Amino acid sequence: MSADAPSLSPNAYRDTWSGQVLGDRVGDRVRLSGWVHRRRDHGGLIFIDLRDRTGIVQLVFNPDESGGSHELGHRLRSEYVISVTGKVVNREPETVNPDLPTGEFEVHVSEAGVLAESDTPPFGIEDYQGEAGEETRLKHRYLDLRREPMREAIELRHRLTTAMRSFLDGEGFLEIETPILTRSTPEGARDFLVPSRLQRGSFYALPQSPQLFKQLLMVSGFERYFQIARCFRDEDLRADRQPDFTQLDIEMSFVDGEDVIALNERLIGHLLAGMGIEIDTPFPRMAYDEAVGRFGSDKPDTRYGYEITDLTECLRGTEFKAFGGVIESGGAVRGINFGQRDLSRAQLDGLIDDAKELGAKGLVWAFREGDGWRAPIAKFLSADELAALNAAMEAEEGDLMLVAADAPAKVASILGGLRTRLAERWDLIPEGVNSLTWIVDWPLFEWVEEEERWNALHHPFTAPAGDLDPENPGDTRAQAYDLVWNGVELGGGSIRINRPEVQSAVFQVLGISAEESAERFGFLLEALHYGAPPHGGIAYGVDRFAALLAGVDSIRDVIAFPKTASGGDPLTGAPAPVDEIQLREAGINLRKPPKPGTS
RNA sequence: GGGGGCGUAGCUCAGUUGGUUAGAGCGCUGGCCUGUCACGCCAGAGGCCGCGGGUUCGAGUCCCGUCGCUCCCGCCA
Repeated sequence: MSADAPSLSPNAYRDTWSGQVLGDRVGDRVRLSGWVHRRRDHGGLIFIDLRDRTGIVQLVFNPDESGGSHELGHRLRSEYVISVTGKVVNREPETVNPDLPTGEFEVHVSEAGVLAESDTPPFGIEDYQGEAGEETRLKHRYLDLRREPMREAIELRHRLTTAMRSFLDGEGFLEIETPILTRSTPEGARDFLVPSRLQRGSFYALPQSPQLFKQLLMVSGFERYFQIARCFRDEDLRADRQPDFTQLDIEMSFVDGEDVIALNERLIGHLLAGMGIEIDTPFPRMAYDEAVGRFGSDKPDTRYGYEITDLTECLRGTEFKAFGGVIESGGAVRGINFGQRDLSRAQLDGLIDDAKELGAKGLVWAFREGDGWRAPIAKFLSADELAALNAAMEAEEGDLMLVAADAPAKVASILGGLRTRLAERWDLIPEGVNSLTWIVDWPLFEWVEEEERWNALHHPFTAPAGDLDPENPGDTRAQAYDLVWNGVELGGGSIRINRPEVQSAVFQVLGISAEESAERFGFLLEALHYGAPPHGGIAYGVDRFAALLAGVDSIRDVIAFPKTASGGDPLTGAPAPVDEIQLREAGINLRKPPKPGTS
């Protein structure tokens, strides 16, 4: 059942919520309005389950006492909108429905009217019928949202954002809106573009985040800002990614990273407490390098073990070329001991396919057998090597080990991906455990091999920790922190650069020329020349947060009107072609005509 | 852009090695029913087997293409 019923001012439609037809109302004459959830028509007696936002109550149409209303009861169908007046009575003990909060009571109807009829819905609103296909649900989302699990998810999301607002308000943060129509600034993702009619040939971009605006607000002296902000990124979708999504965006002035982390631990503690989850503070912290090394991920799921072991030194100089060659060229060999696993040969070979999907060239599986291995490649390794491997991975008799070799970063991501995949498949994740971890000590830059240039790992406005060494950008750490909850990146932030000369130095490393940076975000650089306070903040993925709390796999289940994997909305038909007139006004010629007949 | 899964009645699904008239449950429509609550009983309607092409005497089933949904990789600072 949902949260407490909202307050109610009696009016012509209702003086009582369906879910509030309880003991204290017995004997009262009540007015109720809502939807026909279900009808049980006995010819004489007719039972109607009346549903509104607060719950369900049973209405009784009795020919002996309902008079003319009884005939109307016959005509009612699922999802008709009705308004009734009747008397609240206790049910006979043998007719109580223990599954319903209002199950000890019912309303004997004296007057009833249909406010709106309904076509037969394409799928059942009742839970027992199971879920319709997602496309059907989205096409009739307004009906899907009537279903209790959806209503609860949306209500949960509301409670979450309300708690965010009240906490931050209590901490002196101001909620400030920033533009949706803004300027394309090169952040990570592809921009959504909006043509300007008044300035033909120019485009707005939808914000990928309010990053630059919140920094400007710090320069403006607001000191503490937040926004539950819609963000837009034109990239492919996933279960946890929508092209428009919501961030809780926070920024504060005259703070260092510890201040931001402390505030956010209180925020998260407050939010989770409101959801009935107690969590210890401070949250543990893990360095980026450690996370990648032990878990193969910058968002490690620390609820379970099966950590990665580096085996490179065990195998240095090995005769086995698949490993030896990789090591000689600077690569790494690493493995995970998955313990006792009873798998068929086909299942073991299937693991190789998993690894290949994750980008591996191959995968070695092996079971410890005596001092050696039972494995297809066992014969290529010496007894000493096998013993060293068993020791390194602390393998016991019969343990399954999975080993991969590649460039260090690659092998980390392969094994990290395998670890999370298999944890789910083999049910290795403990129930009811919540693990919140700060990932800290991030590199400021990463080297992009294909493009032979440095890239900002977070974003180019992240402050370096200490001095920036332009000769060795890879050694510079960032004042950045990500919050990871059960292997999901819940949020991330940093202390920002507040001095223009530092910002220029970062741009230089990134290969952004003075002209280019002036052209693209000169407005920020200029603002930094007018006394920007030290500042930093964080942004959380509100959709992911709500999905985790609701216990659903897809953020679509906590978004009222989400989009499908191809970015469409089956309800509205968006995106859709537009009139030639609209295109002309926007000053746009399509390079190719739209595909005919889709939509 | 690439890989996997799915597409049959309004909904959820079954459909054998290619073989008569494509099934079930729920829902829907009509009838009966005064204590049901996933009401019950009786009767009935409802199908472009996603779409297009091919193979075949014959295709829901096999092949090719295509569209849609979904999961993943790439992408997402």
